[in-house]
Amino acid sequence: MTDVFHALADPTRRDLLDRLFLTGGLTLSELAEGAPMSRQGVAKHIAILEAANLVTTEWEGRNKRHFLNPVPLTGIVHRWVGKFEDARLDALAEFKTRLEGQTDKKETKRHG
Amino acid sequence: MTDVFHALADPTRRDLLDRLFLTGGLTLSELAEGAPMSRQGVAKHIAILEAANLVTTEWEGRNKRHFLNPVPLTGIVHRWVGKFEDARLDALAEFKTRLEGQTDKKETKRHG
DNA sequence: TTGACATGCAACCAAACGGTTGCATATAAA
DNA sequence: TTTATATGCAACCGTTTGGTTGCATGTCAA
Repeated sequence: MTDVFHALADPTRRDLLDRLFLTGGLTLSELAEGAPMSRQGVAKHIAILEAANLVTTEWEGRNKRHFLNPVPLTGIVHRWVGKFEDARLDALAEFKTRLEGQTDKKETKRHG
Repeated sequence: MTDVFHALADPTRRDLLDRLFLTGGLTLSELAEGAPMSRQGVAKHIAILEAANLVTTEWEGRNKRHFLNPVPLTGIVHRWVGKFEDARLDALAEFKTRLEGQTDKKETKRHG
């Protein structure tokens, strides 16, 4: 769970996932060509995506082909988003109630 | 987007969201009581959650009340999970195909 | 066998993270 | 007004992150 969120928290890694979403089976070198960093830099990002199980690899001779694995994302939905989604409408209602009550509250100076 | 994922990538912050999910309106001090770190430590985490718009705050005198805001999570679903979810069945089919073809491929030693 | 290519591993570095402590300020209560 | 409470701000510190470079190893092609 932490691994998945952490993997997704970097725009470079999200770009890599996007590219693998469009074109499955790219090699490390191919991924490194389009990236604004060295091949080793890309390799580190790929390792993180692999650790989060967001990328699956397959060896083909000396080429390592990469594929997007969207399964961990569904885990996020069911464990996190769905849970809060249920509370979303309630939260909106509660939020609206708070906003409406705001005019009755005292307005005071704040720290900074 | 980066902010949301980064905010969710820390178990302490996910715990804080869980607590605010169960009990809305907790103050910083109340959140700090149940946490295994100093109040200032919690304050830093809260600041990150606020920056990601996952937590909304409301001043009430000297008390700062905190509320969960699940809206950014739905953004994740629609921009990320939903997009890949569409491809999930296709990906599974493709993955199965690759696995089936695997027996025909040569097995070679790897680097490390 | 030799050379080119794809990848892995390790060391190094600046910057960011996650936490602490100390102190300042705003509000509430006595 | 004085005192206690709730929060904010800033400096500091060890570890992790995100990137680099250099070199070693495995595989394909002449």
